[in-house]
Amino acid sequence: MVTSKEAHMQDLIRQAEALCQRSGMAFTAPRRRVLEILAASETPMKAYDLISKAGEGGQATKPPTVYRALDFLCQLGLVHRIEQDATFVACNHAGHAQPVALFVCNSCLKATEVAYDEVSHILEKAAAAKGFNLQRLVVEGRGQCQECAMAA
Amino acid sequence: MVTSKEAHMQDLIRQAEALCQRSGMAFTAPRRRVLEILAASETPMKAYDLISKAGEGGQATKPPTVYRALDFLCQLGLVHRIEQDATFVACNHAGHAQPVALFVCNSCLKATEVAYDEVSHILEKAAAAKGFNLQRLVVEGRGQCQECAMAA
DNA sequence: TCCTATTATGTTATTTCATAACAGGGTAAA
DNA sequence: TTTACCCTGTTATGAAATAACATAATAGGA
Repeated sequence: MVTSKEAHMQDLIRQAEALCQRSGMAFTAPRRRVLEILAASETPMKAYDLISKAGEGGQATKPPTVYRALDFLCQLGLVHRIEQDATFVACNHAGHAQPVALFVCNSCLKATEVAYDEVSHILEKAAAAKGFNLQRLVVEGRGQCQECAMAA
Repeated sequence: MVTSKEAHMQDLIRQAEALCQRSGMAFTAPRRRVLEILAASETPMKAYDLISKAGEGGQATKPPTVYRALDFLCQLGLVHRIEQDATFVACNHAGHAQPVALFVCNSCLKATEVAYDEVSHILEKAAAAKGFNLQRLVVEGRGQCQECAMAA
């Protein structure tokens, strides 16, 4: 459970540092910047919004820089890419290695992250029944979140 | 089960005609063309490959035409969009209304279509546990298909 | 029959998303 | 200090998708 936006961000940053340390990789300025921006955002962000935002500090930030940071963070599992609409969101299970489903609200656009387990087993079996060896899984949804349901 | 490529295509076309009839929509030339090309393809196709292919008959075919046809066919459930890599594939369950998972082979790029049921219920419940009302679900995978596993 | 609404296509231009290719900087081990 | 590696900066371009507006075809009602 996340106590606050700031705490969440601190968590993610610490996580990132730890992961990098362990794997001999650098948690560099652009990577940190991108992660901070995503962690501070209420909703998933498009790459080019990130690029603009990252450039606000005066420092020109160009697409490859941000895309590279995003690739890196996604590999570490600190950021998720939502395939449906090509957006990116900071992970809020901070460092799960398990599969995660992302449900995006059609009204407020916030993403709800749900860890599953059972589902991946079932799908692996369903795939295996057709001789398919499943290596990566994408589970995403659209609908209405709790807050928006209340408001309506 | 599909007996042959051609039979599958015939099926899809007839399906499309029937669906259009019922809903008062037209199964027009560009829609037919796009469906035929997709049905004839071994693997999912990118939109711009479809655009080129559709234009081979001399008739210039531009992006909006094809994208509109794709939207239409996707709504009818005769074509699926694979979000992971923005490709399109003809449905081979010809006219299921149920949710379908698409597993793409990393080697041959063919898509294996798997109908699930159980999974959507589980995910609906998992979403509901967080107060999220799930309306649309995307389930996709990557891995290795049977043929490629044999070949290796 | 003519009008009108609806559905769908044609066309131009543009926007949005993503990466190729190459130069250069920093750092750590040999 | 040279080499190898990882990472960033920059330019340019490629690839995916849609906005906006014009035109055509067709069906249903007056």
